[in-house]
Amino acid sequence: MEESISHAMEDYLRTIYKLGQRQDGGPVTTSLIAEKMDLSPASATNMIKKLAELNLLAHAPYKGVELTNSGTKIALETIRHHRLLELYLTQALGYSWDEVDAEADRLEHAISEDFEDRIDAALGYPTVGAHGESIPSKQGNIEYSGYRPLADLQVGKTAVIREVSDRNPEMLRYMDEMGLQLGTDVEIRSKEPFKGPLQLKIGTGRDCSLGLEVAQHIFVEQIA
Amino acid sequence: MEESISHAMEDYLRTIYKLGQRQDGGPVTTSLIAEKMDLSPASATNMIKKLAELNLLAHAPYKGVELTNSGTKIALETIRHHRLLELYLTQALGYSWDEVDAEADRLEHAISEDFEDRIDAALGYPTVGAHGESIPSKQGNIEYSGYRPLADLQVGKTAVIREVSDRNPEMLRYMDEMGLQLGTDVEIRSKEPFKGPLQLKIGTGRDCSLGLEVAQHIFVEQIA
DNA sequence: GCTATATTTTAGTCCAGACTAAATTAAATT
DNA sequence: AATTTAATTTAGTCTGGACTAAAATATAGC
Repeated sequence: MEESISHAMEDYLRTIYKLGQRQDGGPVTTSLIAEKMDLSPASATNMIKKLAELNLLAHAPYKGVELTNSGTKIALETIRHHRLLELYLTQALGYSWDEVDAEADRLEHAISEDFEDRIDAALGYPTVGAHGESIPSKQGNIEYSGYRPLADLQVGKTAVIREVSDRNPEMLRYMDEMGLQLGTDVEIRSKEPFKGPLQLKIGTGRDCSLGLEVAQHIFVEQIA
Repeated sequence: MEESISHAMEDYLRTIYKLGQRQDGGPVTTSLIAEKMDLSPASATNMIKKLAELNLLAHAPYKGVELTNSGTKIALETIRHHRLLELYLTQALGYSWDEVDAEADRLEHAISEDFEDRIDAALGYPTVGAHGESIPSKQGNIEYSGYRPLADLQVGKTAVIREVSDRNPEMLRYMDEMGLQLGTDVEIRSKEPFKGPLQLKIGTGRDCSLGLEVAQHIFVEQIA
């Protein structure tokens, strides 16, 4: 019985899961994984082979990888740890949303099941994380939010910010400065061509110009 | 500038520091370290050589080791992390005192300075840990409590429990069951010879018989 | 002072997980 | 179809930190 999943393996599985959830739905390739984790492609290949050996993913050489059910389960557990920690850091220790990802990365492999249960309880069994992402249940189920990137919203429409991507602290700080938070209303005034910026009205207040890159990392719910 | 101290090194330094603080004041030998950390003596020798190389300790081969100032500093930082974490786990997450050591062991290498500062503040800058031990300051100073082992208290004397050793969960649970907590008064009724048990009156209540082993892990302040 | 025993160190191995350089395969262009 | 380029895999290396077995040293008993 090979039950031993290392921390490095958990990290890979989590990354692969997230890459598999991308909008474009393309294959999860070695180089994508390596780039995301800031490793050499050779290292990624190496680990992929080990994970395939453990039946945590299927590897089509030169094509890409796909998590198996058990691989997905482990990925979701890891994501659950990560998001519970992020939320705990914001709620209980006053971290801002741009700081929690790095800290949670360090902590998530160090915590016990007991610790997870206790912060889960302390937070009141939350289902939504510090950046609006849904938190997988202890059983490994995750709800699909279905929010769309702000960048895809039509001109003239209004929406509420429901989720942001957690990986880029600078971008999160920039959003904060612009007044873009979870729950904030935004209206698309116009979109500039050639991947140009969006002109937005934020809340009931000011107008601003937002780069497409940022708008792709903000997920919204359209208001009827 | 060799600034890279690994987690394993921190663990060694912490263990060596604690062994250096023992009552008997004997030398800190390779085998002591190995036994305490549950490693082979050869592994300990190996690491000792690395630490000596980094000037974190002085090694007299076949004799023992002694921390240098910089080694002591790192040991105290590590102990500070550990004790702050233990206290935070008890205060904020409701852990009992027998559970915190293991959890803190896992977490202490994963936390950032920022995290340390935040729990320090959340706890109100405490100077005493979950088991009564004094917490080193951020600058690396530690106060000597001077509490004596309960086992050394004279027959007929009364004392207050001020500190217990944190490393043995079973023993801590046993103490709890017996009603032996921080702040509890105890009076030595008698001591049996040949390393026999102590007869105690606990608090204002019941009498009990306590093995010498346990009595050596409880530290008290005598009442005048 | 010699010998038995215990402790410590040395020497060499193993493993995980990173790396680089070289070889292979796939995709894109002509 | 042949060639160029990009992505991937293979092969082999390195590092940290553990291990065992063997050698060296220290201590105790006579």
